[in-house]
Amino acid sequence: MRSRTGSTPKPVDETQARVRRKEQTRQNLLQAALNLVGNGSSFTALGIREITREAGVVPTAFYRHFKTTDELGLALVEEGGITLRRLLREARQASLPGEDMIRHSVSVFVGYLQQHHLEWRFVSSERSGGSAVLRAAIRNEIAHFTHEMATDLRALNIFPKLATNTLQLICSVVVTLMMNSAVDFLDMKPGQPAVEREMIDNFVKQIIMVFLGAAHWEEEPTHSLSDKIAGRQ
Amino acid sequence: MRSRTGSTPKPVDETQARVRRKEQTRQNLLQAALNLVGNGSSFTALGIREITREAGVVPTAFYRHFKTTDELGLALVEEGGITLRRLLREARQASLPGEDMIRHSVSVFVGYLQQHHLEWRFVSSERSGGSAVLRAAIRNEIAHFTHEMATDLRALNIFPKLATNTLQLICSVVVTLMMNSAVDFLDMKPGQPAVEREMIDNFVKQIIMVFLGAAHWEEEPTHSLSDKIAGRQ
DNA sequence: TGTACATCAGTGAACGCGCGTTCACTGATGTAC
DNA sequence: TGTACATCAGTGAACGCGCGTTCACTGATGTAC
Repeated sequence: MRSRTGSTPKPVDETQARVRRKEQTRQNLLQAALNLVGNGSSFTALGIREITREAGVVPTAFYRHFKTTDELGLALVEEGGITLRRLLREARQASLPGEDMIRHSVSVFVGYLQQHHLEWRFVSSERSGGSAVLRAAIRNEIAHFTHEMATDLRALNIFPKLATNTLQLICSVVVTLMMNSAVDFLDMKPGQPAVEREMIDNFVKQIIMVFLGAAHWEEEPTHSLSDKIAGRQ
Repeated sequence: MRSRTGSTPKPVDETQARVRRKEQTRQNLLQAALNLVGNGSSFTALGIREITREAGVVPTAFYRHFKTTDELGLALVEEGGITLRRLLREARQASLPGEDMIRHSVSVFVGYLQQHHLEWRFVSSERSGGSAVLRAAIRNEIAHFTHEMATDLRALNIFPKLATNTLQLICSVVVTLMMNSAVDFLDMKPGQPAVEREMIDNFVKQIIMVFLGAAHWEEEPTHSLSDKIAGRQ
């Protein structure tokens, strides 16, 4: 198809050799930064010379792609966020409501973590440790993510009685737990299936408890929940 | 009293001028690091010269107190953890169970945050961003803290039906939410009481929902909670 | 198709600078008698 | 109380090193005719 129209004069060709090679170098730089973070360095402490050395280019080549290391970090945040969101959206939509959906989503998440552990090591540490601009970008991704989850929960109609605001708070709790567990999963030594299973079980149990609380939440309640909690047990 | 026994021969006197002055310099170094972190630097990226400059001593004086910046970081973690644990233990014991206790604990916590915002900025960012040894120390403090909270909840007998393991998981959720909110509170611009009140309200609401889930949790349940959540609404 | 010129990703030398660490020192404080 | 010596927290000069950034360059790729 494409070869038939190959003779058409194209003002801009995305697959030009030069463009492709530049993109390749850019990817090498991003990957180099991730590798260094994976080796135990803190991204904040990475230098231009360190990154270009790992990527196999001369230090000054860095400036053809990014002005600062922060700019490189932003690119990493963006790429990571897009992939994860797509993945987890699919996970939620492919399952039934209730515990099964939770278990399935968690297992998809853990699988993703293991596959993309370098990206997540980066996001986890820069979420609160990086520069202000990087922190803001990551927080923004997390907010997007929380919002998407609330929309999905609304669409699935699991909690028809809850106000949107309440639903958002619940999703925020779950996402916070997720980010926190991610760090634990990443620091887990591999090849210990028993430990991994226990961590997943605990994580799922926590989420279920949050959803259980959500299911029993009543909007505009007696304004003091002490009775509610105390009265039940 | 003390002046009466002043002539007693003491082999080691903790209040010797030299000891006191050394301790003072040590505190200056710790405070200098916190100040720099408060000014937007990442602790991981701080250098010995930077810290000593801020503390008003010559670079080499650093080695009289710490071997590396990591060692200084560990001292900061220890001091911060001790203070917070003492404070929140008092907060929990001084209140009645239920929502009032939660509200009171949260307000104590937020007050503490505002007073010690530099320490917390440090702990929040190094929790996942710092060196491995620092991350481990902070995680250890958090675990201590979670355990203490579980013990208190057990003693207060709010959830008599719950297994210890379950209680731990609940406290872990609450502490995770707390650490997460801390970052939000710290990044909040001061002098906006309406925003602050809303953040506290949301935070309290999240904790109440978790406790509500805990109150309805049944150990060894039907092993599938989908019905439970779905059946309620 | 062939030629002459333009573009621009990556190179390599050079710079000034602040870093961590070493070392011998100083002088106030502490100790023994 | 007074004197002679020991301790040691903090000093200041010096070192070699890797950093970020500048600049003029090279040579493969792209474009116009």
